[in-house]
Amino acid sequence: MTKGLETKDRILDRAFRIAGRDGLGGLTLSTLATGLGMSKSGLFAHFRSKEELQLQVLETATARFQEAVIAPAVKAPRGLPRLRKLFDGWLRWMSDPALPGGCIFVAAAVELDDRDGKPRDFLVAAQRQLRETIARIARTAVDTQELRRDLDCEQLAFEIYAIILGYNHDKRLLREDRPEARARAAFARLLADAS
Amino acid sequence: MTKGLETKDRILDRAFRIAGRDGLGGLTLSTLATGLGMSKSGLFAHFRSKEELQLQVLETATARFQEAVIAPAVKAPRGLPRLRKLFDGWLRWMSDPALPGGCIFVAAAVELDDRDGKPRDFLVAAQRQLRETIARIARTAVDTQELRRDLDCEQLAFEIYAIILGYNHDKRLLREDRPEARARAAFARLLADAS
DNA sequence: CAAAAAAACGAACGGTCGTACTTTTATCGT
DNA sequence: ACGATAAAAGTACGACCGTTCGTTTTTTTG
Repeated sequence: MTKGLETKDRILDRAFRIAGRDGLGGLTLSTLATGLGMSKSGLFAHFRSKEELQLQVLETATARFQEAVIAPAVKAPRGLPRLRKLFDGWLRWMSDPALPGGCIFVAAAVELDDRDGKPRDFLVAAQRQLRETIARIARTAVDTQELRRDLDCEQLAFEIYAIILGYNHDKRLLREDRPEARARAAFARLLADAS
Repeated sequence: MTKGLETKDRILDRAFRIAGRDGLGGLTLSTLATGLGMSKSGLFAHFRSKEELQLQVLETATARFQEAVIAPAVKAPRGLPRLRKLFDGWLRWMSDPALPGGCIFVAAAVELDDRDGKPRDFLVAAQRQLRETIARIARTAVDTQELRRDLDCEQLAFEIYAIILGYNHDKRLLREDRPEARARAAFARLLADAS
């Protein structure tokens, strides 16, 4: 029982990486299996369909994001520091050298946006929750009076997300070195307007 | 000679639409051919490889964007009106009911961002040029003194692009109805800070 | 209107995909 | 240490992929 879960973790870890580069659809059982040095059928047995694999990959990714970005932010002092920490961690996540394929959520969002099924449902739920987490953190900064009392926190969350997407685009497609500075400048302007 | 180009246009028109939904990789010769009521081999003969088809699809898309978004903007009075017109047209482009599959550039950007080849090269060049067009239009608004003299127009272009990406994400994945209002609010704030 | 050229077709190819079976190998409780 | 059970491998399948090639149909041209 314990061996099975162990290899399943190995599979999901690798799949999670590949999916960032090739998408959930481009993730194939063959490449995944041979890359892990095991047989396609042996791998397949851990999931009962490809859709189930895709779903579990998204679940894995969400857990990783939680521990790599959300958790450190929540550990920071509530209010503005927490919001800054979130943005910092998120930027780092988007171009993590350990994940040279890019952010799986961006890839999955584009791929699943008009295809229904369990993977899409999960992704949408996770993204909604993330958005609300951002807004909630922003609200703590309103509580500490670091941000305007009448601030629209959902709007702020939207704009933060937009900056992250813009950063990803410039970094990954255009391969510029500026986008981090651009993203930080945009974030600073966002906070200035929210103060 | 004229008949061939005519059907080629029909092919590219349909391919351009499909690629927005399924991506350039998900665009398949079979579905494209049967959807057009012609044979796979007959279609294939117009391009000599799938990569060539993908490239020409991107070229078609760029021309469409040019006439649907850029041209109307350039026709508007220079300065702020032109910049607003660009943003308006772009928002409309991103959720054009005639293109229910979503923006092909967003799909292609994610798909090609770490795969090289002619399609990627073309896309990158087109995106760079688009970015510069935005910055140039912003510069006209600086010239008319509608925007700050010390404005960083490339930064402005980056942030406009980010807003568009955020709009696309919320509209297509989350399927919210608010994102247009959110995008416009973000754009208004952007202009306010640039004035 | 016939000859030449272009366009479309149909069938087949090697390859890869996800999935279903059966068989072999490894792990684990007793 | 052995029998039960879980994990992995092996094989095969039908479907679809991009591509090739020879043939047929359509269009253009002299």
